[in-house]
Amino acid sequence: MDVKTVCLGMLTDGPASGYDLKKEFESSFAHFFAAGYGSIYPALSALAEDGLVDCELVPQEGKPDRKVYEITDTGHAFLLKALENEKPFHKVRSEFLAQMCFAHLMRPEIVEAVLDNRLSDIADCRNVLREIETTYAHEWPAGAEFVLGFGKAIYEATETYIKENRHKLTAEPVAKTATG
Amino acid sequence: MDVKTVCLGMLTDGPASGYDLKKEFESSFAHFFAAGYGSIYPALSALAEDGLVDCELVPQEGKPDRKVYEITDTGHAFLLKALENEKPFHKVRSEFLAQMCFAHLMRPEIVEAVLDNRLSDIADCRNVLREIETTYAHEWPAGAEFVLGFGKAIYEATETYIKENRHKLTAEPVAKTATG
DNA sequence: ATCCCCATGTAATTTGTTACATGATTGA
DNA sequence: TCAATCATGTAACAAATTACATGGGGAT
Repeated sequence: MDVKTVCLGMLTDGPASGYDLKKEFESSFAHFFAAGYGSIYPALSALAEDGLVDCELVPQEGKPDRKVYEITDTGHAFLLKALENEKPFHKVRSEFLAQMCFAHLMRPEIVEAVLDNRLSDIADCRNVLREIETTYAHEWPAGAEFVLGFGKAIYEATETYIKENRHKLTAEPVAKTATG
Repeated sequence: MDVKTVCLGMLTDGPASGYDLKKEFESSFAHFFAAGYGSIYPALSALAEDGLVDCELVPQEGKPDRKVYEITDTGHAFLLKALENEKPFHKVRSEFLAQMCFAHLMRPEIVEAVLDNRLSDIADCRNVLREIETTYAHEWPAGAEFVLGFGKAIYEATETYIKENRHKLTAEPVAKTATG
């Protein structure tokens, strides 16, 4: 499921512009699927070319024109087919964990800084989720709620793990004088 | 921190071939940094060209020659500099979660299948981590242990979350006939 | 004045994945 | 006999990120 398919899925909720979709990528999808304008706009163009969405140009006063996209029947059928994949992936790519593997080569204050930055990132992400929760909350399909809860659970587990285990990374590797 | 830098870091543990490194990517790094031969071999070639590693050709009987790479002083210095980055990223890209957002458009049996597959994937990953733990365990630097524990914690939290919340995704949205 | 929001898009670059290509040894 | 392990690599392809390019309106 690439950006194109996710955009198509988002459009099942109603017509929207690329700009609108970007905001969704930044809020409810932020914790598991990043996409910038550089991916979204070409994706929508491609969907329109394939007849999976219709595009309506909406002029606005004092603002740039909007291109509002709406999913077509063909698009809907295409989406349902894509959703039949029983083995969707879930990938993590973490420079953070890679770097922590080599913590013993780093100055302790840098290790601390990295951990602090990670925790503050997580705090930010949790705030985003909380905001979403209070704003939209109950008008959502079950899936959206499941995914939001997933994010919350993982962020919390991550935060807890880092706080409880960070001391292991900065404790002196081996004491020079036997203390134990 | 790209594949090149991770390879360089792995080589601080001692000389190794691309084939050796691949095994490390498949075991201890599997849960947060994927890399195939198509990334590893070119990465090692590039590192050698930049003088960050030395390469020694080791002929073997009955087996293909090995190219054993060893980190140089320049490489070590380069690595230390790379490790000074205080904001390493941690990205998740999940087709799984994206798909679950649209669970209400899917047939319930497909949703179940997707969830079962995810759980079985997680079980596999946890087994990999357990195996690593029993094999290498205590000869590791603190960072490796931290990262292993991180993986265990997240997998467990994920498994728990899915098991406790999957029912929300398959409960009939609205019952046609009340069946109790 | 200055910055952020609205709103769209392209082009270059970077990165990684997949498939292809080869080939001997060992264990089931 | 068949599959797996050992061992290396390239080429084509797919995909996303980044930087560039434009421009008015509203708030501080």
